[in-house]
Amino acid sequence: MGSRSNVVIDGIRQMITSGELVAGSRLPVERELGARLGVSRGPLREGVRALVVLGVLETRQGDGTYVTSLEPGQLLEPLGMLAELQSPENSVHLLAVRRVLEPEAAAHAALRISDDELAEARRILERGEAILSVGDDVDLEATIDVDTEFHRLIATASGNPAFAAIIDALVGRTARARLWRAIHQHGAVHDTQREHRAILDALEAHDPDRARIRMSVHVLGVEDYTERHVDEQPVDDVD
Amino acid sequence: MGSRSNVVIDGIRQMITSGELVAGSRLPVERELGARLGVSRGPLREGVRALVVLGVLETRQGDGTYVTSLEPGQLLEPLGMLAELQSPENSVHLLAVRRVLEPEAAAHAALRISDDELAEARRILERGEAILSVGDDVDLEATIDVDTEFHRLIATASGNPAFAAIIDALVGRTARARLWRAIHQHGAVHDTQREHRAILDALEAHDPDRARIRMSVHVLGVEDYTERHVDEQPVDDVD
DNA sequence: GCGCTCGAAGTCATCAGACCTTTCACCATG
DNA sequence: CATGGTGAAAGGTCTGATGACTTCGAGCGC
Repeated sequence: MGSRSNVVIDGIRQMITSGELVAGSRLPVERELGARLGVSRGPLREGVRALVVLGVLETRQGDGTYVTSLEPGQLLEPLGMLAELQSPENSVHLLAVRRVLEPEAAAHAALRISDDELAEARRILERGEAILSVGDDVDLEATIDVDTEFHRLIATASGNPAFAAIIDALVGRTARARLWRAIHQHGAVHDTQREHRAILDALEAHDPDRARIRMSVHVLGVEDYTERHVDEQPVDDVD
Repeated sequence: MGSRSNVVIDGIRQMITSGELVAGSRLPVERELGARLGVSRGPLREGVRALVVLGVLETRQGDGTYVTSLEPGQLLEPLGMLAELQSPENSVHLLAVRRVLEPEAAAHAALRISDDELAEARRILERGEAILSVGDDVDLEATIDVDTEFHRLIATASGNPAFAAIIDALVGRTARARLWRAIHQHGAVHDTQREHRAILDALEAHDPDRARIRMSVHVLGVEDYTERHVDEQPVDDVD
């Protein structure tokens, strides 16, 4: 048992679930909170830091410690780092989740996407076409950005923050970079762009069935690429 | 920003992604690791503790600190606590995710569930029937356990650990208790049991389509209950 | 009166040192 | 060969002091 600092985590968690602390609340000072939970500042800070990483708390030096909004997007953020740590074999499992979630998100998005969001989606795809039009020397980083933003926009437009957060986190940068390199090597970047365009058409028509099906096909293709090229590339850390 | 302890987290994360540390590796001792990352023991322990909570590291007093298996089930575990902190309004969003994932998991499970797992599923549902047969005074806690175990078994049998972990975590105990109270108040416990039985039949027949459809109906019903009774019950903390 | 500057108090962040608890391996003993 | 003890090593905890940052208000100049 990592006893003392777990006491801190459980204690703060219960203070939240009991309603003593709500979103935006300020926590007692370190000394006081430590005394109340029966731990010294060391373990107390460990527990608080863990909750900060989980997106539950937020510390501001010189000011105090506060409870975050506790919204799904906030709390699911650390998922991103975890996806990053997955070995390539497990990427297949994560992609399977994406394959299920994204078509549903697209269908929802088709029903409720706003004109502003549609315009934004069009802008993103136009950037993608501009990148591809330069010829064979495609800017891979920029292509990945386009892909990421397009999928993120749809996930957000679904209106379900949990969808958005999970989808956003599920495929980390490393896996995504590896994937796109494979796609590029096989000259499939134009296929991807065309699939994106087809999805956008369905969104513009507010047609959930077409949006769902086209997103399914799209992600399925991504999944195939991953399965086939899972062991091709070494990992190169970016950040 | 969150300077020193974030340095620790990023540092360890990069040691893992770079391959210097792999699953099961032992980390350098605290003093040495701290010296290497340029931090003292305090912040170092904060960062390590955060990664322990995220399921990335594991500390054993008197022995050392080790990298965990890094499997999806391990890393997605903290999701459970986060679901617990969600306000009832957001439970709807989490259930929407469940509604998409669980039918797919059931379909996969139908194709690959083992005889042992089928036997286990039967035992679980028999327990559920035993609970219901006693009359009107139903043991709500035991019913919740049966429901949890049944869904968890199917998620595991899907063969995708990411499915299992997300489904398992998505509806926390508090939300689940609230939900079941509503179901019970409306005398719908028998309906639930019958739906479970129908799903099991599909699994025994290894029929993915029927499994998917029946799980869809089942979770959809759960979702309806949640939407209708989201604001009925106060939160009562259990643990 | 108004605005600006500066300082004091409060708070989190970090460092340093000491001591406790647990684990494991080695070794002596039977 | 088995067994138990002993000690080194590692993480866990506590304490005190110092630094960094934010906030707020008093004082000052205009």
